[in-house]
Amino acid sequence: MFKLNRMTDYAIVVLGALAHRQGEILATAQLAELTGLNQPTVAKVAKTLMAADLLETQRGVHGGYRLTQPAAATSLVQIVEAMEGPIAVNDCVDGAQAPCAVSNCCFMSRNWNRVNLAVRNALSDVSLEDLIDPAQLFTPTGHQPAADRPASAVLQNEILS
Amino acid sequence: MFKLNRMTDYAIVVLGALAHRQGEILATAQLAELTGLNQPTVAKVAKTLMAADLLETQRGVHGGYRLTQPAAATSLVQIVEAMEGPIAVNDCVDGAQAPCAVSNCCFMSRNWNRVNLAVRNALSDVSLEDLIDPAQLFTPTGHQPAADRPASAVLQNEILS
DNA sequence: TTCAAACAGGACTAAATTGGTCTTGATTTT
DNA sequence: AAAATCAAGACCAATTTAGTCCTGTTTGAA
Repeated sequence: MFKLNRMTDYAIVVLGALAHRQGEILATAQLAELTGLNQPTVAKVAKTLMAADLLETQRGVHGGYRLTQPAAATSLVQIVEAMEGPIAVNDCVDGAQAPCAVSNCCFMSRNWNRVNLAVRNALSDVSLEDLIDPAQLFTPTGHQPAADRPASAVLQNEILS
Repeated sequence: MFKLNRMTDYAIVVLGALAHRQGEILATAQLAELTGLNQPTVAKVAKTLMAADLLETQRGVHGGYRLTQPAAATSLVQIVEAMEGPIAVNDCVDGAQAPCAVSNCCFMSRNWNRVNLAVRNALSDVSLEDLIDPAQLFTPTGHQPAADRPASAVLQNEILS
């Protein structure tokens, strides 16, 4: 439980590839090649990361994406919240729009908020740079993974070979 | 994100009802009445909690369930892990059976484990007793909620009225 | 001894969520 | 003007979750 979903995982891989080429603008096709993801999936992830200001874009020919800040300055909590929304173990925390839809919480939101905060702190202690440390990770592979094959099975292979 | 699922929420309500009648054996029908859940749902939740040794059972006529330990001794992490399995932000942590199914993790499991541990600690700091403090919470209502109506919308109403 | 109340265990269906693809349109460079 | 690229969102498929039901076992009481 408390598992990150695939899109978040993909986001980390994509951000990692961009961090590895710091400052460069990379098109989704290039990112797809570097990460082993399919190009449409990269595009979808990039759009979400754009909305959270983790990426900046250049449109048109030779367009693409670039990190808005250095990898060391991007924390895991930013990535997770960009992809999955605010961290909240239930719907009934400070500032929630749909209170108590599923939860026996309102009379105990103080405790839930305590939990939420602790989780946030844990995630904010890990930076993108921490996550991508092995720098030899992102080398083009030339092959496309099957559509339903997870990104990192591919990355794994690169590391092990 | 990081949201508890409904079954976990129901589990907290059921455990809370049992805590409120500490020591008593309550049948699923009684628990259903107290919590506003449907009886089959209570039964399902109770089965899961049994498997995690949070409840003990007596079968036969006048049978039912009872807490195995006082509410103050039961932590939220026990409840969450009982209902949703081990806390792991991805599949690739210490002791995982299915490593790297979705995740770019193996080369950074130290960081993931750090996150997992922090989450666990946050949850273990909250006890069942903390969660159910308003003692007037569990009073029989006499009415059945609609099948798809969340437990605690009902509880809410009791509190507010 | 028999019956009814209750749990045990698991199968099954429906609903909700997530993952992945595709299409149409806008922007930029050559 | 054309080609490459992102923007935005619709859409379908796959997976997960929620909820129900069925058959069997245990226990207490008539």
